[in-house]
Amino acid sequence: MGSQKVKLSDIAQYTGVSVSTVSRVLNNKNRVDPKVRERVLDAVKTLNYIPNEVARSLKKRSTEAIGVIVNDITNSFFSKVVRGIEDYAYKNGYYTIVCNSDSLLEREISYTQMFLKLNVCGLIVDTRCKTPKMELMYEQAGIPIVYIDNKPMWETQCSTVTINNYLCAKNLVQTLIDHGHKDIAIINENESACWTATERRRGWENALKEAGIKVKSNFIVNTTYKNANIENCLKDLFLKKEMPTAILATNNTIAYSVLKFAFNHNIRIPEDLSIVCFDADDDYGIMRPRLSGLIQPALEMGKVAAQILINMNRENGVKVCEQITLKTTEVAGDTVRDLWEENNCNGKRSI
Amino acid sequence: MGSQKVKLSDIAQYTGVSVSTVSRVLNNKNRVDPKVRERVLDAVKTLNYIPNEVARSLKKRSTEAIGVIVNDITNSFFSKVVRGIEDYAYKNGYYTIVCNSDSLLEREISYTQMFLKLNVCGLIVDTRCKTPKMELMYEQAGIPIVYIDNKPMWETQCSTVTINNYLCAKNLVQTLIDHGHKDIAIINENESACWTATERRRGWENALKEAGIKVKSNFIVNTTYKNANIENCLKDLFLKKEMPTAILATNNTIAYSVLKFAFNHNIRIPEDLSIVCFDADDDYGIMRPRLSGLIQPALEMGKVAAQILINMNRENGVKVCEQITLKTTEVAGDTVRDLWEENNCNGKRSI
DNA sequence: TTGAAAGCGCTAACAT
DNA sequence: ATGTTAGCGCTTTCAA
Repeated sequence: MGSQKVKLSDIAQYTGVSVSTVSRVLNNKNRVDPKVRERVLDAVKTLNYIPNEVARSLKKRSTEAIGVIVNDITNSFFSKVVRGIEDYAYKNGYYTIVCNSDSLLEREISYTQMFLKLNVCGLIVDTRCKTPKMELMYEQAGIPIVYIDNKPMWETQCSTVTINNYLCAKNLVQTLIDHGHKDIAIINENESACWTATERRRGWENALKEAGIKVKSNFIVNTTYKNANIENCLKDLFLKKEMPTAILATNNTIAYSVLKFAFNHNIRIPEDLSIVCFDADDDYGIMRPRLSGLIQPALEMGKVAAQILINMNRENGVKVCEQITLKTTEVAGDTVRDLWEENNCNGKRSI
Repeated sequence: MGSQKVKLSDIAQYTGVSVSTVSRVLNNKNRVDPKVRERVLDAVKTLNYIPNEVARSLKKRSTEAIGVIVNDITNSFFSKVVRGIEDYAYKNGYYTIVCNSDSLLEREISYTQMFLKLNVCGLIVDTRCKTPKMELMYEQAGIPIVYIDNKPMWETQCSTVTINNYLCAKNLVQTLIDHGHKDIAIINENESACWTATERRRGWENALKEAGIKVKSNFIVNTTYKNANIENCLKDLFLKKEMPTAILATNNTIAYSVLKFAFNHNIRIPEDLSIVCFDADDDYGIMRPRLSGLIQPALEMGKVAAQILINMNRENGVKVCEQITLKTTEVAGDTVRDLWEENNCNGKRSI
């Protein structure tokens, strides 16, 4: 620790050349006499020179840092997204600064400001921004932005990587309808909070409408921050005499909460209650019952977002506005009861 | 985007003072005329000045970046560790750069070099370094290092935040012994890979020895990178005529793999096979069966590590060598069969 | 209390 | 092919 950090000028002096020559060797720019080159490289090794990226970034007026804002990295969906980003980024010479917004707008803003100070080369954000005015923060940032998972609810100039939340929700509900369900509740992230919540609600609603099923507002349950109130919501839902036979859970944590509630209250799944959900991942094949629903390509979502960002960066920040919609995977699972089958057995319905 | 980024000199010019005065205002150093101060602050707002941390870091020769290397953020244990770090770091003005080593030494080295270039203020690492020579990389880095989860197998000058892996493993095995098990296998991360694996193996071994149970080498199963070979290992283990009645799974992914194997091969848990494991977390209360074992305080591990690091940093890098051992939590779960009870029922054992 | 000026470590014109 | 030099945007002596 007594030894100061060695810098370009040190190895220049050691080698007997100028700093710019050393720089050229290190950056493989211009021609450099092979012999000089070798001597420099030797010096770099013997002196154990480590380039200072901070200085370099200052000079180049940009960094290779990607700022990432997700809800909560502790959620398996987001940890995969981040992993997807990090892998692709690192392979391409970029690195990843991660933040957790907990779905709180103020934290998103606060982190964005930090990232701007840090001169990150771009941002990948699961945004909760609600007004075009707020999006200005991103548009004026002067760096590429890629929205993942969520996006603003209006026409945006930024790139987005999402799934088709509307259609996915609709299809999930359709599955329930196909199995004879009519009383289908949706348990959703606070709807005013974000685009995905709105879209998923729309999908649920339209599936019902198209099937000629009445949309009951008491079958819409909105959870708050970190599902804090979900236990009570579920109690409300299941204490009413009009109980749903099936539930659309719009993310993994909600699905888990419903499962837990069911376990604790002796509600049998799927006999008493069917569940379909988003993020029905079960990487280790150990869920019992296995959740029925769909899986978002989280790793890929991260990868694609990083790809778009880095490409923009390489094109010197030329703004592209790609709107990527990723495909999801359906999983059958065990949590949907077929009411027809049962009715059939009861002689209430003929084939 | 047409507008260049505004810098200190811009607001100096705008306000009619010198850059150094502006800097002083922004850093709350020295006395500044309150009126000047206010004018500067106004200018900062109207011009929307964003400090450039890169320039600042270059000048100060240090950053507020914490480099974090974990195995795989996709694993719930590590995602919690990272979350613990990030939360504490951000609250204290630091930010977190995350990497996934996949438990590969070469990636650890590669990431460390990147971090050194980035001038991070410290490193939090789940290390796989195997030789004192390799640890030199960290010791010569000239920045605080905190090892989490794992640590080098020799006396180290760096701080560590771990659990008592030896004792934890021993206690888990003791639980099995207390329930009448004798044929207890250990399924472990590749033992030569890291300290935790060695310690956990030792704990398993000594629990058996102290109970007068013969230690059978065929009951030691080592998995490789990402449990790639675990399916075959388990087949080997269970095809032998000498089958274990119980298993110590030394981490969550291993426990899951065992569960999955059991599901797929109609091995009943715990009737046919008991399991105890590390990282038996079940945050949502939805595991069936619920794993028996212990829980590491992952969030706290991250927090404490960040705390130590940041403290060192604030003391101007004065090296402290704290060796923190965190407490774990036991969870009963459903995956341990009591052989006494059964034997008792069969009349083979009296109370 | 304020300003001028040096310099953090590097890159890239420009000059040779 | 190589060296000289001027910054990148900021902090911080030193002087006034």
